[in-house]
Amino acid sequence: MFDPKLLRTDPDRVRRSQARRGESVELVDQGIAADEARREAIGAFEGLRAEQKTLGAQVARAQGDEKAALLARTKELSDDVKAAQAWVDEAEAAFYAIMKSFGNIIIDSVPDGGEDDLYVLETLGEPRDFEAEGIVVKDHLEIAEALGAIDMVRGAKISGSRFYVLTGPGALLEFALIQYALSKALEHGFYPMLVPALVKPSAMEGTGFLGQAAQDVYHLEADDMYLVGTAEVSLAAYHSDEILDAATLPRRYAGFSSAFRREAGAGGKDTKGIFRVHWFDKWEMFVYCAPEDAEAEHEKLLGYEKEFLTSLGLPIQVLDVASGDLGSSAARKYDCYAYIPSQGKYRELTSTSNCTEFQARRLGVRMRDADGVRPLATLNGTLCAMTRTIVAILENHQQADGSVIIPEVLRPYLGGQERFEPLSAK
RNA sequence: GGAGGCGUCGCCUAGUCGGUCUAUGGCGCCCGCCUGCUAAGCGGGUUGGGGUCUCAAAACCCCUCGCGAGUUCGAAUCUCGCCGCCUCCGCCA
Repeated sequence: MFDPKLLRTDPDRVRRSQARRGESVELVDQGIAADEARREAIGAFEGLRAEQKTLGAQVARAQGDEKAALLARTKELSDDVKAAQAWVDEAEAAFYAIMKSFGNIIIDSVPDGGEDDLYVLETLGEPRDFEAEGIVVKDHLEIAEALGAIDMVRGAKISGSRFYVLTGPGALLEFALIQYALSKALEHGFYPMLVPALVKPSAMEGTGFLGQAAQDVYHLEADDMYLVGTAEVSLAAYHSDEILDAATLPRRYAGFSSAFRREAGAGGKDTKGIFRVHWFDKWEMFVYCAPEDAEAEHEKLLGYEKEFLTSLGLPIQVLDVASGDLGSSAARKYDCYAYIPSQGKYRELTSTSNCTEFQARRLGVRMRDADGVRPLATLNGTLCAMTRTIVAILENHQQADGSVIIPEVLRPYLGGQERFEPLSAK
């Protein structure tokens, strides 16, 4: 949710943002009307309530006939107050229902367009020339099966399609990534956190995942709880309803959790292997900072993502996500795509969003500084999503003999091992 | 899962058989006095949040005793539901 005052002070800005998202512009006028109705109701209520309080104090002191007379008046007033209260409740509910259906206000410099408009900011590293190396490119699953790293068949047996089991070298590779990512997070000043993957509706709602993304979220009916699709949810809800001292900002957290996604809209996309799955583990970066620092923090998060991926020897592209393809909570989003040789194209590995005050307002997270209390900004970014990173490593570092060279930075976490060898070679 | 207890202003705490509670006291914090410095002492101030108005300050209004609903003219106080915490039992990694 953006600042409700914006509807009064700068409705055109809201209209422009809605239009660029490809969402309803009429909603702005509905919001303005609902806001006026709400304020009128509050005014009426406050007047009556003040009168009731004054009378109440008189009743407390009065005696006999005087008291009886006052009681008669105050009784009447009581009904009016209740009616006004109901009016306020209704008007507020209507107003906030509209407010919640708005997406965040997009930052002006975000490029226009939709899902298919890719704005590549930069390309780092270069895909290997496999043909020149005399290698017939294999996809990650083929490579992994030869290594004994992934078992899709048994994953499906246990849990169904889009589930996997990481075995032997696959499991070791994930643990190496977990350790390496943690060391980078600490190096960049993040505070490590292990957060719940199962959360209350308020956490899901506050982070904006029950809007357009609701179909992708697992819900546990019996307990009315949700499985998170990212640790972002838990890290954002961590400080909900709190007022943070500005001196303690920015707060940079690195949260690790499993992530669960229904992938409801994904139809037959990426059905092979572990590129798109219902469950994976992830290190997520999360920042609470003053709104004026948000864009600078966003650049830092992007920088850490670039550094992490390139340090694994992955060729990447950095994208400035177009206005029409932003999630409802993001004011700007950068994605890092890594080259996937078997597909001959770059695919999303990490994503970082500047949510400005959107989530903070919904979750009641604020900051206190010399200017008083005000909402702060939240940002999130993938540090390492295990499965996709594994896909990219296996494919980009595959060798003609079926082995995979382990990126140097991961070797310390694999006992110094330099490559994964296919089972048949052992 | 069963039984019991508890949830008040940053922290501790008084109040809890309904009515100036516009919530007590202490700690902490802020201002002033005193003091060679420090410490101590003395006096005063201090719940928080939202809003109206204003250049600003001041002022004013509403909400706030875990959350919500109910009873009542009136709820920190009574009733119900929920949430959280603690203790004991059961179960369990």
